[in-house]
Amino acid sequence: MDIQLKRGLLDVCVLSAIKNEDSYGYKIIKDMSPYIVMSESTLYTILKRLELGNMLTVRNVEHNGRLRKYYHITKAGLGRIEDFKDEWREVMNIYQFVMKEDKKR
Amino acid sequence: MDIQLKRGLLDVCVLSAIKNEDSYGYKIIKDMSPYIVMSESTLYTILKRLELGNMLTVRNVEHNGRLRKYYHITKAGLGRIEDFKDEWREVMNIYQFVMKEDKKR
DNA sequence: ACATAATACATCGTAACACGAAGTATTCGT
DNA sequence: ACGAATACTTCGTGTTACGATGTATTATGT
Repeated sequence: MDIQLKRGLLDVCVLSAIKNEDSYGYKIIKDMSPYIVMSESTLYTILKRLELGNMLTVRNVEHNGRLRKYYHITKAGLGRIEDFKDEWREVMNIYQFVMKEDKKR
Repeated sequence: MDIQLKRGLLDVCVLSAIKNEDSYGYKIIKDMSPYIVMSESTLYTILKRLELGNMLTVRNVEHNGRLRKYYHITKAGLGRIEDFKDEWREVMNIYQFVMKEDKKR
């Protein structure tokens, strides 16, 4: 799938993936994989970006002697998802334009 | 509107704008403006990219002593729009994931 | 027993890309 | 006469997704 088309969906996807329960990198990738494929380097970049934007908080947990970073969504993160829904209407508007021009002939 | 969300739509929008009849930069921006706002620098960058990708051809026309570049869509350009429709299904799939996680509680 | 896959996170460099800013030049409205 | 509208161009910049590569442990298969 075209990279450009994914952009803008990625951040919100990750936030949605941790919305209902805290999760960690590896699991997030697995959970999203049926819907959207994301490389590890991409995910961790996104998680760092979201953390810097205060969209989520991080908590280190030791699991089988191995490190696990659990991500928890913040209020701002939830707000971001809500904003996305509004923006989606604009996206559909643009999509309508493409389809409208397509039907014209 | 978030820039990232627009990406991936832009190229196809421009192709759609010239699909039914040849058009030129300034007109394309006006035609699209109710649906998607695009700065001139963005449009001309896109037009150049699409030309390089053989998605359209360019023709210079003198109009009132002023230069006008008319853009004409190619077969490859039409194919690009068709491909977009397939990719859109994947986009909607991703959107479903976001909404699904949202409904869960 | 040994190899390979799976789990789990991190970093670096790169190329694509949208946009603001600034510029050039003509014509139209008032 | 002067500003807005028409029309295209170029430059620099910041954001970003990803491949490549690395580290380290545990589980699985043969």
